[in-house]
Amino acid sequence: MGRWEPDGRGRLERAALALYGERGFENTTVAEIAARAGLTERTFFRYFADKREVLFWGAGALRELLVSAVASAPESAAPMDVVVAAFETAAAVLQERRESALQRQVVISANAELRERELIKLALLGAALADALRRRGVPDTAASLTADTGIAIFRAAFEAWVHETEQRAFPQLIRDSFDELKAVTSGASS
Amino acid sequence: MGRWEPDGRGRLERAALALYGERGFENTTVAEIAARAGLTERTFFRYFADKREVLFWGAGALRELLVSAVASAPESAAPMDVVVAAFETAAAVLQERRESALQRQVVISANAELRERELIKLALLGAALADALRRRGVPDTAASLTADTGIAIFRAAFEAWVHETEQRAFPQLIRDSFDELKAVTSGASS
DNA sequence: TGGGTTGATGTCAGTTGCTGTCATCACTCT
DNA sequence: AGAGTGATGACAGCAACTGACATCAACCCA
Repeated sequence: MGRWEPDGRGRLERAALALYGERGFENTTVAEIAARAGLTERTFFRYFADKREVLFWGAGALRELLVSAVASAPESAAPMDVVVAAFETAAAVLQERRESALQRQVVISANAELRERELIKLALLGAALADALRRRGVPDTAASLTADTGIAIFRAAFEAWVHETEQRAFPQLIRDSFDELKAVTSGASS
Repeated sequence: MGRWEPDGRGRLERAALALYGERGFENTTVAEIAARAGLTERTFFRYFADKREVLFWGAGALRELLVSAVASAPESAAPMDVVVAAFETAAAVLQERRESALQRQVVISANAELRERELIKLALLGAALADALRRRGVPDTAASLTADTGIAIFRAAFEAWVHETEQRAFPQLIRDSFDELKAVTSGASS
């Protein structure tokens, strides 16, 4: 396994993130990414389904983390609490990589295609969470609703974390966001 | 204006929908669409930003309809009710074009790229609705939450409408979906 | 020891989505 | 009649992505 430099995927990932940051997503070609990583365009497409996917590959790991957190929660816990706790765990992990998470977010925010991809990743995450809840015996509709609400909480907290100057802890922001949601929804009566 | 057949955009739209339905989105080239419409590939891209957009062009009209419905609602009405009423209006319009709406949805469901685009269109719709609510004086967070909830209701109702065999009225399904949401959320305490 | 297998990578040619640029020409306006 | 104007065509070109096959170090097993 020593024929080539190791970790081709990682090198491509770092090269892509750097280039997207320097000159923007649209203005960097896959050939340039591959060149910087010391590889070929063809190899890039062996690792990543398309030019965007290099930024979203990590979402799979996040999804697995959340799903397993939901699966291993105590039986007695209420669905919404299970989901929020799972997101707190995930937030703690993300906190470790704050720098690259921020850099990645800047790149994504700057480009419509990338925002589009991000949305579908979140939707997939929601579906996976709802599934995990159903496996705990939560009824269909409630599972989807709880999962989607969890995602809404996460998005709000992530937004706050990104703009946070005092670096409040991300898991704490999840908790705060949940509290705010509870306040907003309990206030409404319609 | 009589130098060419009229309504190039409409012809392209119909040709695309037909071909996407016949042989799938990925297996039809823009050149084929243009040929069936009696136009050129170049002209296709003058009307539509990309190959997917031909299916989503109508979303702009839907958005305007919803936004203006929200804007013109009585001042006294509660935000959530305003949004639901707006969706009922939109549902009545969609009901008129049930056939092509269904055909369109089959095509979109069959393709990941298209589902991706659909999600971002819904997100944009949510943002537009939230804006419209803010212009009515609804506070930021509540506006976003109300708009997103409205979209969740719409999606559930649309799903039901698509699978509806007895053709229950779409606006009525919106109302039912809202009622179900109220039931689900008022049941949760956490 | 040596040959066969494997797996990550390279090479190359081709399709297609999409863009820039300029030409065309019926129609309109004055 | 002559000068726009606006929708379209023609054409060249870039870059994303794919399929098919070659390469060759490392590993496996007799």
